[in-house]
Amino acid sequence: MLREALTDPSPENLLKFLNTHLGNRDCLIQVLGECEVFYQGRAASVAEAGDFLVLVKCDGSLQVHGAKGIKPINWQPKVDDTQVLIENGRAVLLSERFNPPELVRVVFLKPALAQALELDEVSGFVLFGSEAEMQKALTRNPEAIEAGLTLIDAELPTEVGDIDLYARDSQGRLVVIELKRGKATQEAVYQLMRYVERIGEIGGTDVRGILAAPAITKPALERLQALKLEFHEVRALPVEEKPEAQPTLFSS
Amino acid sequence: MLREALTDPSPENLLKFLNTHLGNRDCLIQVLGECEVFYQGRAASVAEAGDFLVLVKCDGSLQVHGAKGIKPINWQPKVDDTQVLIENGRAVLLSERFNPPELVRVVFLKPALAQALELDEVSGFVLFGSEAEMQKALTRNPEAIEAGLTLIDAELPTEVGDIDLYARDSQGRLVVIELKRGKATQEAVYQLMRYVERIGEIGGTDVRGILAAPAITKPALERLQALKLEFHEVRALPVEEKPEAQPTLFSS
DNA sequence: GTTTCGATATCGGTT
DNA sequence: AACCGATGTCGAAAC
Repeated sequence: MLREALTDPSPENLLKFLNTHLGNRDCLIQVLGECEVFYQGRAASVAEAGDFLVLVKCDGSLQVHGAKGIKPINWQPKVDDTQVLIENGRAVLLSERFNPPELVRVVFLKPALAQALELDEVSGFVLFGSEAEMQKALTRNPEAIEAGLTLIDAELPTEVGDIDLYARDSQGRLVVIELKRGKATQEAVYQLMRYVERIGEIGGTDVRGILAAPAITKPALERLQALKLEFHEVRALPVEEKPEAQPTLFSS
Repeated sequence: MLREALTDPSPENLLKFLNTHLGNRDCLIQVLGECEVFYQGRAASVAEAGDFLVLVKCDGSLQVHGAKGIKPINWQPKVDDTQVLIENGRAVLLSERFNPPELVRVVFLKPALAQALELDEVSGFVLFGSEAEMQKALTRNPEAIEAGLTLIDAELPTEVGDIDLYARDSQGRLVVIELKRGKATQEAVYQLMRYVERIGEIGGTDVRGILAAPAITKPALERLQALKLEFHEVRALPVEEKPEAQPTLFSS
């Protein structure tokens, strides 16, 4: 798993190391040590000399991590060109993207550790509880939103955006449904409002709007009600079971 | 910088290693090797056995990286409790957050390398070109949006959200300005529309709305114009100089 | 603690 | 390539 490691490499050795493994494109490269980091692109930033962990993955993506926080202080998700050179006796990493033009420049002042790590690509990853999954489940079973609902369409395109679910209720009224996997906000209410208005314009009379989500913020609920729209609770995931609270043969 | 490293640690040694450095809270901890990762919280996920790089920073934040991509496959940004234990002869890392309840569980199947890295906290980081910076610059110099503009307020709260900039034009009309640091989308147009409608309701007549951004998407511009709103170009950063295109004393 | 909004958001899908 | 919407978004500020 550890292909190669250098401690306290000279700029020349670090250059050679980085060029070798960047060229192979089969290792995760990391350099730990004191660096300066510069970024210019959609925004711009400067990080004064400090300790950072620099990661370059097989796909060329770059992230520069500080001591804290989940997010890197600088990064480059899609890289068109990576170069290493020596400037003023220091190894410098340039990570560039062409469109939009973005450049991250890492100057290695005191590299302490450089490693090339083998990481086979991962295949089996599954996520549950996404909005897409909710939509599929509710398409199969619209009754989970309201009894008597008949689905007409999903992802219905309109002038003002795509309607998540489009249905008719038990009384034959058109129903526009906006889905959220998390707590619904005012933004979702306005989204729903636009769809309901649009459906009203192009044909429907007495169009209902339902915001379907596991929860809703207080201000969003107030606005929703003021607009004569509705909230229905639906869950992205089955409610978590709490084994310690379950009655058993022995406790009952 | 490299405080401690173990290669191919036994479950017991890995447990001891993790407990020691998690307790000290002064190192970035890395474990490289074959793992399974489970997550349950707002959503849920399963990653089958595969090669991962697990990072735990001093603040307890956890990220599990695969071979590709800027984003970890699983993560925990705010951690309330981290535990290590041995289950079925394997070291297991539990990273838990209480509110909302979220749990990441990493099972180390074949840990190849465990390292504790010293990273002093970084201080000097500056970002340029944020929307906040744009807003400050335009507050000092509203003429950059339009000649004769007089600022009334910034971040003005309304029923439908906060207005970035609120002004009066040379003819005394009220102007609502929505600021975007990047290309403006339809969403920004609707935001602006809501603000203009709201200001119209509570007092103004003939209220103007300006979307100020470095660029706007084509559909957003069409919708904006249909709504009788305006687009004005403003930049988050000074236009990049291209030295090779600059006329010089010699080329001219 | 809740809500809102910006972000170098990133990412994936669709046109 | 441009555009749009979801994200376990994260993160900070305002309330």
